[in-house]
Amino acid sequence: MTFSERILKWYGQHKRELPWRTTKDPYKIWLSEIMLQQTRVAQGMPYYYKFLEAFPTVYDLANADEQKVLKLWQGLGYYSRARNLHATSKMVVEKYAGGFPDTYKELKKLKGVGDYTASAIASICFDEPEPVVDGNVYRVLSRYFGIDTPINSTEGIKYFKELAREVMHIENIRDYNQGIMEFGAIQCAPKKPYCLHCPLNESCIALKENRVTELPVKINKIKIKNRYFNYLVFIDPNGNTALEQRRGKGIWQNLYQFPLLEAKKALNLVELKEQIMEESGFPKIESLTLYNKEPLIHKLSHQHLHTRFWILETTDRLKEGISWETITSFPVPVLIADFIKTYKI
DNA sequence: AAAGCGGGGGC
DNA sequence: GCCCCAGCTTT
Repeated sequence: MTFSERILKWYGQHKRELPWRTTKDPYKIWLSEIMLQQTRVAQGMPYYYKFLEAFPTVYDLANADEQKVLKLWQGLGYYSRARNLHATSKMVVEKYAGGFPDTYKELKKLKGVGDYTASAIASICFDEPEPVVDGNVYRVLSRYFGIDTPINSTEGIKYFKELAREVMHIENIRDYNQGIMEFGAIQCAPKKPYCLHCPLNESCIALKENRVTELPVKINKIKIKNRYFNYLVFIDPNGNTALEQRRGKGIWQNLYQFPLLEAKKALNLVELKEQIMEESGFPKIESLTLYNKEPLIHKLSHQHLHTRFWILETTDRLKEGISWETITSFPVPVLIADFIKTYKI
Protein backbone atom coordinates (compact mmCIF):
# COMPACT_ATOMS: atom_id res chain seq x y z
CA MET A 1 0.00 0.00 0.00
CA THR A 2 1.14 3.52 -0.75
CA PHE A 3 1.37 6.30 1.81
CA SER A 4 -1.91 7.86 0.73
CA GLU A 5 -3.70 4.51 0.66
CA ARG A 6 -2.66 3.85 4.24
CA ILE A 7 -3.87 7.29 5.28
CA LEU A 8 -7.22 6.69 3.57
CA LYS A 9 -7.60 3.29 5.18
CA TRP A 10 -6.75 4.64 8.62
CA TYR A 11 -9.19 7.51 8.12
CA GLY A 12 -11.98 5.14 7.22
CA GLN A 13 -11.43 3.28 10.48
CA HIS A 14 -10.73 6.13 12.89
CA LYS A 15 -12.35 9.34 11.69
CA ARG A 16 -14.41 11.33 14.17
CA GLU A 17 -18.00 12.23 13.40
CA LEU A 18 -17.85 15.99 12.99
CA PRO A 19 -20.76 18.17 11.89
CA TRP A 20 -18.98 19.58 8.83
CA ARG A 21 -18.08 16.09 7.63
CA THR A 22 -21.63 15.39 6.51
CA THR A 23 -21.83 18.22 3.98
CA LYS A 24 -20.20 19.60 0.87
CA ASP A 25 -21.94 22.95 1.21
CA PRO A 26 -19.17 25.51 0.61
CA TYR A 27 -20.76 27.94 3.07
CA LYS A 28 -20.57 25.43 5.90
CA ILE A 29 -17.13 24.14 4.95
CA TRP A 30 -15.80 27.69 4.66
CA LEU A 31 -17.30 28.62 8.03
CA SER A 32 -15.77 25.60 9.73
CA GLU A 33 -12.36 26.14 8.13
CA ILE A 34 -12.14 29.78 9.20
CA MET A 35 -13.16 28.88 12.74
CA LEU A 36 -10.62 26.08 12.97
CA GLN A 37 -7.64 28.20 11.93
CA GLN A 38 -5.19 27.92 14.84
CA THR A 39 -8.08 26.59 16.89
CA ARG A 40 -8.84 23.14 18.28
CA VAL A 41 -11.88 21.29 17.04
CA ALA A 42 -13.32 21.12 20.56
CA GLN A 43 -13.03 24.89 20.98
CA GLY A 44 -14.49 25.75 17.59
CA MET A 45 -17.39 23.30 17.58
CA PRO A 46 -19.86 25.27 19.76
CA TYR A 47 -19.20 28.37 17.65
CA TYR A 48 -19.93 26.44 14.47
CA TYR A 49 -23.37 25.50 15.80
CA LYS A 50 -24.05 29.01 17.09
CA PHE A 51 -23.18 30.61 13.76
CA LEU A 52 -25.24 28.22 11.66
CA GLU A 53 -28.21 28.82 13.91
CA ALA A 54 -27.85 32.61 13.76
CA PHE A 55 -26.83 32.67 10.09
CA PRO A 56 -28.24 29.63 8.24
CA THR A 57 -27.11 30.99 4.87
CA VAL A 58 -24.42 33.29 3.55
CA TYR A 59 -27.15 35.88 2.96
CA ASP A 60 -28.04 35.94 6.66
CA LEU A 61 -24.41 36.50 7.54
CA ALA A 62 -23.98 39.21 4.92
CA ASN A 63 -27.05 41.06 6.17
CA ALA A 64 -25.97 41.02 9.82
CA ASP A 65 -24.27 43.87 11.67
CA GLU A 66 -20.59 43.44 12.32
CA GLN A 67 -21.29 43.89 16.01
CA LYS A 68 -23.53 40.85 16.03
CA VAL A 69 -20.90 38.79 14.21
CA LEU A 70 -18.19 39.86 16.65
CA LYS A 71 -20.46 39.14 19.60
CA LEU A 72 -21.02 35.59 18.42
CA TRP A 73 -17.28 35.25 17.81
CA GLN A 74 -16.46 36.53 21.31
CA GLY A 75 -14.05 34.18 23.08
CA LEU A 76 -12.75 32.44 19.97
CA GLY A 77 -9.85 34.86 19.46
CA TYR A 78 -8.09 36.15 16.36
CA TYR A 79 -10.95 38.52 15.71
CA SER A 80 -9.73 39.50 12.24
CA ARG A 81 -11.18 36.14 11.26
CA ALA A 82 -14.65 37.36 12.22
CA ARG A 83 -14.24 40.68 10.44
CA ASN A 84 -12.93 38.96 7.30
CA LEU A 85 -15.66 36.34 7.53
CA HIS A 86 -18.26 39.09 7.46
CA ALA A 87 -16.55 40.94 4.59
CA THR A 88 -16.27 37.75 2.55
CA SER A 89 -19.94 36.91 3.07
CA LYS A 90 -20.82 40.30 1.59
CA MET A 91 -18.43 39.70 -1.28
CA VAL A 92 -19.93 36.29 -2.02
CA VAL A 93 -23.43 37.75 -2.03
CA GLU A 94 -22.59 40.81 -4.10
CA LYS A 95 -19.90 39.61 -6.50
CA TYR A 96 -20.69 35.91 -6.76
CA ALA A 97 -24.50 35.99 -6.47
CA GLY A 98 -24.42 33.98 -3.25
CA GLY A 99 -22.42 31.07 -4.66
CA PHE A 100 -18.85 30.51 -3.51
CA PRO A 101 -16.13 30.36 -6.17
CA ASP A 102 -15.29 26.75 -7.01
CA THR A 103 -11.55 26.82 -7.68
CA TYR A 104 -8.49 27.14 -5.47
CA LYS A 105 -7.33 30.17 -7.42
CA GLU A 106 -10.57 32.09 -7.03
CA LEU A 107 -11.15 31.03 -3.44
CA LYS A 108 -7.76 32.36 -2.42
CA LYS A 109 -8.86 35.86 -3.39
CA LEU A 110 -11.40 35.93 -0.59
CA LYS A 111 -10.49 37.80 2.58
CA GLY A 112 -9.28 35.49 5.32
CA VAL A 113 -8.80 32.62 2.87
CA GLY A 114 -5.14 31.73 2.46
CA ASP A 115 -3.35 28.79 0.91
CA TYR A 116 -4.58 26.21 3.40
CA THR A 117 -8.23 27.29 3.48
CA ALA A 118 -8.51 27.66 -0.29
CA SER A 119 -7.08 24.15 -0.70
CA ALA A 120 -9.43 22.76 1.92
CA ILE A 121 -12.58 24.23 0.38
CA ALA A 122 -11.54 23.40 -3.20
CA SER A 123 -10.77 19.78 -2.35
CA ILE A 124 -13.63 19.09 0.06
CA CYS A 125 -16.39 20.83 -1.87
CA PHE A 126 -15.22 20.63 -5.47
CA ASP A 127 -12.84 17.64 -5.63
CA GLU A 128 -9.98 19.81 -6.86
CA PRO A 129 -6.72 17.92 -6.28
CA GLU A 130 -5.01 20.54 -4.11
CA PRO A 131 -3.12 19.34 -1.01
CA VAL A 132 -3.81 20.93 2.37
CA VAL A 133 -0.80 21.70 4.55
CA ASP A 134 -1.77 22.58 8.09
CA GLY A 135 0.03 21.99 11.38
CA ASN A 136 -0.97 18.34 11.35
CA VAL A 137 0.32 17.75 7.83
CA TYR A 138 3.65 19.39 8.62
CA ARG A 139 4.06 17.01 11.52
CA VAL A 140 3.09 13.85 9.65
CA LEU A 141 5.23 14.58 6.59
CA SER A 142 8.27 15.82 8.51
CA ARG A 143 8.27 12.68 10.65
CA TYR A 144 7.40 10.11 8.03
CA PHE A 145 9.94 11.43 5.54
CA GLY A 146 12.45 12.60 8.15
CA ILE A 147 12.55 16.22 6.99
CA ASP A 148 14.16 18.71 9.36
CA THR A 149 13.70 21.83 7.27
CA PRO A 150 11.94 24.32 9.59
CA ILE A 151 8.24 24.23 8.79
CA ASN A 152 7.83 27.98 9.24
CA SER A 153 10.74 29.02 7.03
CA THR A 154 10.12 30.19 3.49
CA GLU A 155 11.98 27.17 2.20
CA GLY A 156 10.06 24.80 4.46
CA ILE A 157 6.67 26.13 3.48
CA LYS A 158 7.47 25.64 -0.20
CA TYR A 159 9.11 22.25 0.30
CA PHE A 160 6.29 20.73 2.34
CA LYS A 161 3.63 21.97 -0.06
CA GLU A 162 5.45 20.28 -2.93
CA LEU A 163 5.97 17.11 -0.93
CA ALA A 164 2.31 17.10 0.05
CA ARG A 165 1.37 17.42 -3.60
CA GLU A 166 3.56 14.48 -4.57
CA VAL A 167 2.05 12.08 -2.07
CA MET A 168 -1.60 13.17 -2.18
CA HIS A 169 -4.40 10.85 -3.34
CA ILE A 170 -5.91 12.59 -6.35
CA GLU A 171 -8.83 10.21 -6.85
CA ASN A 172 -10.24 10.90 -3.38
CA ILE A 173 -8.69 14.19 -2.41
CA ARG A 174 -11.63 15.02 -0.17
CA ASP A 175 -11.10 12.13 2.22
CA TYR A 176 -7.35 12.08 1.80
CA ASN A 177 -6.90 15.71 2.86
CA GLN A 178 -9.15 15.31 5.86
CA GLY A 179 -7.54 11.96 6.55
CA ILE A 180 -3.96 13.19 6.80
CA MET A 181 -5.05 16.04 9.08
CA GLU A 182 -7.06 13.67 11.26
CA PHE A 183 -4.12 11.27 11.31
CA GLY A 184 -1.89 14.07 12.58
CA ALA A 185 -4.41 15.13 15.20
CA ILE A 186 -5.19 11.66 16.58
CA GLN A 187 -2.40 9.24 15.72
CA CYS A 188 0.74 11.25 14.93
CA ALA A 189 0.09 13.66 17.81
CA PRO A 190 2.59 16.37 18.81
CA LYS A 191 3.42 14.65 22.08
CA LYS A 192 3.32 10.92 22.70
CA PRO A 193 2.34 9.74 19.22
CA TYR A 194 1.09 6.15 19.08
CA CYS A 195 3.97 4.80 17.05
CA LEU A 196 3.60 1.29 18.46
CA HIS A 197 0.42 0.59 16.56
CA CYS A 198 0.81 3.08 13.72
CA PRO A 199 -0.04 1.87 10.20
CA LEU A 200 3.03 3.73 8.91
CA ASN A 201 5.52 2.63 11.54
CA GLU A 202 7.42 0.25 9.26
CA SER A 203 8.45 2.99 6.87
CA CYS A 204 8.52 6.12 9.12
CA ILE A 205 11.99 7.67 8.96
CA ALA A 206 11.64 9.55 12.26
CA LEU A 207 10.66 6.38 14.11
CA LYS A 208 13.45 4.39 12.49
CA GLU A 209 16.05 7.01 13.43
CA ASN A 210 14.51 7.80 16.82
CA ARG A 211 13.83 11.44 15.88
CA VAL A 212 10.09 11.49 16.44
CA THR A 213 10.31 13.97 19.32
CA GLU A 214 12.65 16.25 17.34
CA LEU A 215 10.29 16.66 14.40
CA PRO A 216 8.89 18.83 13.06
CA VAL A 217 11.51 21.57 13.44
CA LYS A 218 10.14 25.04 14.03
CA ILE A 219 12.05 28.28 14.42
CA ASN A 220 10.46 30.01 17.36
CA LYS A 221 11.24 33.52 18.40
CA ILE A 222 8.21 35.21 19.81
CA LYS A 223 9.02 37.99 22.21
CA ILE A 224 6.47 38.67 24.90
CA LYS A 225 5.70 42.30 25.54
CA ASN A 226 4.44 43.48 28.92
CA ARG A 227 1.72 46.13 28.90
CA TYR A 228 0.01 47.89 31.79
CA PHE A 229 -3.71 48.44 31.41
CA ASN A 230 -5.90 50.54 33.67
CA TYR A 231 -9.56 50.13 32.91
CA LEU A 232 -11.81 52.90 34.16
CA VAL A 233 -15.15 51.51 35.19
CA PHE A 234 -17.37 54.56 35.54
CA ILE A 235 -20.55 54.21 37.55
CA ASP A 236 -22.97 57.10 37.36
CA PRO A 237 -25.90 57.90 39.70
CA ASN A 238 -28.18 55.80 37.49
CA GLY A 239 -25.86 52.82 37.76
CA ASN A 240 -24.79 53.22 34.15
CA THR A 241 -21.25 52.78 32.86
CA ALA A 242 -19.27 53.75 29.75
CA LEU A 243 -17.72 51.67 26.99
CA GLU A 244 -15.45 52.57 24.11
CA GLN A 245 -14.70 50.73 20.88
CA ARG A 246 -11.12 49.77 20.05
CA ARG A 247 -10.06 51.27 16.74
CA GLY A 248 -6.94 51.26 14.60
CA LYS A 249 -4.21 48.64 14.75
CA GLY A 250 -3.42 46.12 17.42
CA ILE A 251 -5.39 43.62 19.44
CA TRP A 252 -9.15 43.36 19.67
CA GLN A 253 -9.98 45.64 16.74
CA ASN A 254 -13.61 46.82 16.83
CA LEU A 255 -14.32 45.14 20.16
CA TYR A 256 -15.54 47.17 23.14
CA GLN A 257 -13.93 47.82 26.50
CA PHE A 258 -14.08 50.19 29.43
CA PRO A 259 -12.18 53.43 28.84
CA LEU A 260 -8.51 52.48 28.96
CA LEU A 261 -5.51 54.27 30.37
CA GLU A 262 -2.37 52.45 29.30
CA ALA A 263 0.84 53.18 31.18
CA LYS A 264 4.51 52.32 30.78
CA LYS A 265 4.47 50.63 34.20
CA ALA A 266 2.11 49.67 37.00
CA LEU A 267 0.50 52.77 38.49
CA ASN A 268 -0.40 53.47 42.11
CA LEU A 269 -3.45 55.47 43.17
CA VAL A 270 -1.69 58.85 43.10
CA GLU A 271 -0.13 58.26 39.72
CA LEU A 272 -3.42 57.11 38.26
CA LYS A 273 -5.15 60.24 39.55
CA GLU A 274 -2.48 62.34 37.85
CA GLN A 275 -3.08 60.48 34.61
CA ILE A 276 -6.81 61.03 34.85
CA MET A 277 -6.28 64.74 35.45
CA GLU A 278 -4.27 65.01 32.26
CA GLU A 279 -7.13 63.54 30.26
CA SER A 280 -9.83 65.89 29.16
CA GLY A 281 -13.52 65.22 28.79
CA PHE A 282 -13.81 62.97 31.81
CA PRO A 283 -16.83 63.35 34.08
CA LYS A 284 -16.56 64.65 37.64
CA ILE A 285 -15.49 61.87 40.02
CA GLU A 286 -17.07 61.30 43.42
CA SER A 287 -14.95 58.34 44.46
CA LEU A 288 -12.12 56.27 43.05
CA THR A 289 -11.27 52.78 44.25
CA LEU A 290 -9.04 50.01 42.98
CA TYR A 291 -11.01 46.86 42.27
CA ASN A 292 -8.17 44.31 42.13
CA LYS A 293 -5.13 44.95 44.31
CA GLU A 294 -3.10 42.33 42.51
CA PRO A 295 -2.90 43.11 38.81
CA LEU A 296 -4.70 40.57 36.68
CA ILE A 297 -2.26 39.20 34.11
CA HIS A 298 -4.13 38.38 30.93
CA LYS A 299 -1.84 36.32 28.72
CA LEU A 300 -1.96 36.52 24.94
CA SER A 301 0.48 34.85 22.57
CA HIS A 302 2.64 37.96 22.25
CA GLN A 303 1.60 40.13 25.18
CA HIS A 304 1.07 39.93 28.91
CA LEU A 305 -1.51 42.48 29.94
CA HIS A 306 -1.07 43.58 33.56
CA THR A 307 -4.52 44.84 34.23
CA ARG A 308 -6.16 46.86 36.96
CA PHE A 309 -9.79 47.78 37.12
CA TRP A 310 -10.62 51.07 38.81
CA ILE A 311 -14.14 51.90 39.95
CA LEU A 312 -15.02 55.57 39.47
CA GLU A 313 -18.33 56.81 40.82
CA THR A 314 -19.35 59.93 38.98
CA THR A 315 -21.22 62.94 40.32
CA ASP A 316 -23.28 63.46 37.20
CA ARG A 317 -25.02 61.18 34.78
CA LEU A 318 -22.88 59.85 31.94
CA LYS A 319 -23.76 61.22 28.51
CA GLU A 320 -23.74 57.88 26.76
CA GLY A 321 -24.28 55.70 29.76
CA ILE A 322 -24.84 51.98 29.29
CA SER A 323 -26.77 49.91 31.79
CA TRP A 324 -25.32 46.70 33.20
CA GLU A 325 -28.16 44.83 31.55
CA THR A 326 -27.24 45.94 28.05
CA ILE A 327 -23.49 45.75 28.57
CA THR A 328 -23.51 42.05 27.73
CA SER A 329 -24.79 42.74 24.22
CA PHE A 330 -21.46 44.31 23.24
CA PRO A 331 -18.62 42.19 21.87
CA VAL A 332 -15.78 42.39 24.39
CA PRO A 333 -12.46 40.62 24.95
CA VAL A 334 -12.48 37.71 27.40
CA LEU A 335 -10.56 39.90 29.85
CA ILE A 336 -13.48 42.33 30.00
CA ALA A 337 -16.14 39.63 29.91
CA ASP A 338 -14.56 37.93 32.92
CA PHE A 339 -14.57 41.18 34.87
CA ILE A 340 -18.21 41.86 34.03
CA LYS A 341 -19.11 38.38 35.27
CA THR A 342 -17.50 38.84 38.67
CA TYR A 343 -18.23 42.51 39.31
CA LYS A 344 -21.49 43.40 40.95
CA ILE A 345 -22.49 46.98 41.58
C1' DA B 1 11.44 37.60 6.01
C1' DA B 2 9.39 38.80 10.17
C1' DA B 3 5.93 40.44 13.16
C1' DG B 4 1.25 40.65 14.89
C1' DC B 5 -2.89 38.52 16.06
C1' DG B 6 -6.47 35.10 21.20
C1' DG B 7 -7.68 31.98 23.86
C1' DG B 8 -7.69 27.40 25.67
C1' DG B 9 -5.95 22.79 26.80
C1' DG B 10 -2.46 19.21 27.70
C1' DC B 11 1.43 17.93 30.12
C1' DG C 1 5.65 27.34 32.16
C1' DC C 2 5.82 25.77 27.51
C1' DC C 3 3.87 24.07 23.32
C1' DC C 4 0.40 23.69 19.96
C1' DC C 5 -3.95 24.26 17.69
C1' DA C 6 -7.77 22.40 10.15
C1' DG C 7 -3.28 30.15 9.44
C1' DC C 8 -3.75 34.84 7.50
C1' DT C 9 -2.39 39.52 6.87
C1' DT C 10 0.52 43.33 7.19
C1' DT C 11 4.95 45.44 7.44
